[in-house]
Amino acid sequence: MDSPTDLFDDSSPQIRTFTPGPSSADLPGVHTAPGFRPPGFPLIHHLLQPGGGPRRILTANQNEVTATQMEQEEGMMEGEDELTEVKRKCNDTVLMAEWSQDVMKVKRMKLECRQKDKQLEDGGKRREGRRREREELKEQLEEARERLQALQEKVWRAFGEKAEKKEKKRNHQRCDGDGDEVMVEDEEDVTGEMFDEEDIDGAEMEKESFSLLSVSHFDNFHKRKDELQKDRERRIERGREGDMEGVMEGSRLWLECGGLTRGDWDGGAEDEHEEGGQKFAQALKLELGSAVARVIDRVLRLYTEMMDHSSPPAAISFHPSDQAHDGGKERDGWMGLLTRGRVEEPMKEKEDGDREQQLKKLVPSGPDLSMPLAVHRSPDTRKTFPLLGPPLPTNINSSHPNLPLHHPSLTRPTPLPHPPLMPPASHPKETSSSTSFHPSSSSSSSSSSSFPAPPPPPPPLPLPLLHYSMQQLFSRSLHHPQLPHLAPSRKDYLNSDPFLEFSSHASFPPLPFLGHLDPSLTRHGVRERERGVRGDGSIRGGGGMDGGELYLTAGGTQEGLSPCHLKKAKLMFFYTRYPSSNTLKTYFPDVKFNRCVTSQMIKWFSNFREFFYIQMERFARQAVRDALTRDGAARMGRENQLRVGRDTELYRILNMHYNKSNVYQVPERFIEVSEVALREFYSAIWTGRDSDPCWKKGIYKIICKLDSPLPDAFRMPGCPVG
DNA sequence: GTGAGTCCTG
DNA sequence: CAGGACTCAC
Repeated sequence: MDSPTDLFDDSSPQIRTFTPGPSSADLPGVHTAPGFRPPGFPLIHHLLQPGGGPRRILTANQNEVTATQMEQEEGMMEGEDELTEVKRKCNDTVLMAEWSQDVMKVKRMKLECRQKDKQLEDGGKRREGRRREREELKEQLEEARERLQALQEKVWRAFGEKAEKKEKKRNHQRCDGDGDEVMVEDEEDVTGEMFDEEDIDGAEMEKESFSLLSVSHFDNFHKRKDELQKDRERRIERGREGDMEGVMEGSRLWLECGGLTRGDWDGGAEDEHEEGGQKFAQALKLELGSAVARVIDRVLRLYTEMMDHSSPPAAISFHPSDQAHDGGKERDGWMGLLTRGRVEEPMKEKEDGDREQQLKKLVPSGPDLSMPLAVHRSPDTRKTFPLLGPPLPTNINSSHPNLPLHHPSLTRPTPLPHPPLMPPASHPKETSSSTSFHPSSSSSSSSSSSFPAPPPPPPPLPLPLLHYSMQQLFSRSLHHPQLPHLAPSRKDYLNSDPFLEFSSHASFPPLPFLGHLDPSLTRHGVRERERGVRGDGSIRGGGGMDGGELYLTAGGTQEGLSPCHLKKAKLMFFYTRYPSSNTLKTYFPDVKFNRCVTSQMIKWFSNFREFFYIQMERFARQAVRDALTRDGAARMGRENQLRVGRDTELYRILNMHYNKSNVYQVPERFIEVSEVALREFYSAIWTGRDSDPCWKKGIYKIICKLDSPLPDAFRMPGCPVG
C-alpha cells in the first residue's frame, strides 16, 4: 500500500467501485440491478450511455489520441482495463503525450508485424518468422504495459495528492471556469444531477461520465509531482486506518473537483487530521450511497422504459378510462387513493363507496352528479345569468354546508349547483363537452380540447422501492463505526447524534419496504442533518445532495426537516391544503416537533397555498381575458369551460410543483379541488369581485373546506409512493 | 401572548 | 422557500 505500485493496485478498484465484478463485492445492491453492463466498464458510464458509443476525450491538445484509439489498444492489452479506464479520464497533456507515444509505438509494431508477416508469407519460413515476431511483439507489449503502469501510477499519485486546501481551491477555480482545454464537469452536477431523471440526456451523461477525472488536475503535475509525492507519503505514514485508506484515496479521486470537496466539505478541510479524513469518508459514503442508489434507479428506469414500449404497466393510470376498473366507481370517481399496489386499496374502495353514499345523502344528488366539474352551461345560460351572476361562494357553501375540514369526502365532490361561471356557449351541441384549460390558448371550435394538449406526463415510475432499498442496503454496507467525530463545520449540518448510523432512512424508505425492516432499525438511529430549520438558518444543498434524493435520517424522530419531509408535505397538499398542526404531527411521526419545526411546516403549507392560489388566479384571469377578447362577449367561453384535466397546462404546473419527481399519482380529488378553485377565481374576477381587497378570502374559505383525509400511507415515515 | 394565516419581498 | 410584517382569533 505504501509503495506506489501497491497504491496503484489498491486504488484501482476504488475507481471502479461501481464496476460489476469483484470490486463491487462490497456493494450488495449493485448485483440486484439487471446485468446489462458488460464487465470492464464503469457502471455509471454505461448506465448513462446505453448506446455505449466510443467515448472521446475532449481535449484540444491530443488531437490524435481519442478514446476510440485507446479502446483499440485496450483490446490488445487484456487485463489493463483499469489502467485504460483511468487513462481515458485523464487529460493531462504530458501524460497523454506519453500515452500517445505508447499507442503509436504499439501501432507501429502492429504495422511492422503485418508487413513482416506479409513478407514472410512469400517465404517458406513464414511460421517461424511469425512466431518470432510474436515473441518480440509480446516483449514490446510488456514494455509498453510497464510504461503504462508507470504512467498510471503518476496519474494516481497526482490525484491522490490533491488534498491540500489551497490546491483544492485552485482546482475548483479551474473546474469552475470554462477551460479551453477540456470540458470540465461540475462534480456537484454529477452527484446531484447526473441521475436527474427528468432532463438527462445522452450528451450530458457522457460528459458527466468523464467528469470524475478532470484534466485540470494535471495542469501543474510536473511542477508539483515531487511535492505531492512527499506529501502523500507523509499522510500515509500518519497511519490512517487501513481499510479506510483506499476509500479515502479513491474517493478523493472521485470527488476531487467540486462536489463535497468544493462545498461544505472544503470548508472545514485542513485535511491534515484524522478528523478531516473521517469527514471525507463520511462524505464519500454519502456520495456512494446516493450514487449507487441512483444508478440502480437509472438502470431500472432504462430497463422499464424499454419494456414500456411493449407493455406499459397496467396499474399506472393517468386517464379516466383507466380508472374504470376502479371498483364500481362512477366514471369520474375519486382517485384520492394511491392507485398502485396499495394493500389497503380494496378496503379503501369499500370506504369510498360508503363515503359516496354518505355524501349523496348529505347533498341532494342531481343530474350534475355525474357531470364533470367543468362548468356545465346551457346555451341560454347567458340570458339567465348575465355578466354578474350570483356570487359563487354562496352557492358553493350551500353545496357544502356542513363539510368539515376533514370530511371523509373521498367521493366525488358535490357538483356545483351554481350557475355557469362562463359565458354561455353559442353552440349548444358543444356545451356538454369540457375543454382543457390552457392560459395561452386561443379560441377553438374543438369540442374536446381547444388547445393542443401537452403530452401526458410520463407515468410514475414503479421504481422507488428499489431506489430507497438500495440506499438502505448501501448505507448499511458503508456503515463505519468510527466516524462520529465530525468537524464543527460538518456538525453544523448534523445533530449531535452519530451521523453515520443511518442504517435506515426513516424519512424515505418506501412504505412497502418498511414492513420488512427490522423495527429496531426504524426506531433508533440518528437524526439527519438539520436543514432549513428556522433559527439555524437555512442550509441549502449541504453535502451536495439533490433535494430529497438521499436523506440520512434514521427511524427516530428528528428535530430538523429534510427535503424528504418537504416532498412529503407537498404530496400531502394534494389532500389537505390547510392541515392543522395536529395533522402535521400525526403524519410526520419521524419529526420531533417544536415551535420552530411546526411553524416551518405551517409555513410550507402556506407557501404551497400561495403558489396554488397564484396559479389559480393567473389561469382564471387568463380565461377571463380570453373570454373577453374573443370575438366579443357574445361568443366567448363555450369551449373554455374551466377544467383542470390531466392534460392541461395548469395541471402540469401544479404537478411539477408538488410532485416534481412524478412518483406519485395525483389524486383526482386534488384535480377537482383545483377546478373548484379555478372556477371560484374565475367567477370572482368575472363578476368584478376582485376589486374588493378581501376578495380572495371567500375562496380560501371554500377551498379549506375541501380538504380530504390523508391516506394512511402518509402516517408512515417517509414519502409514500403512488 | 401565542398560533395561524396572509401578503410581500428576496 | 424563508423571513418579516401584519392581522385575526383564542
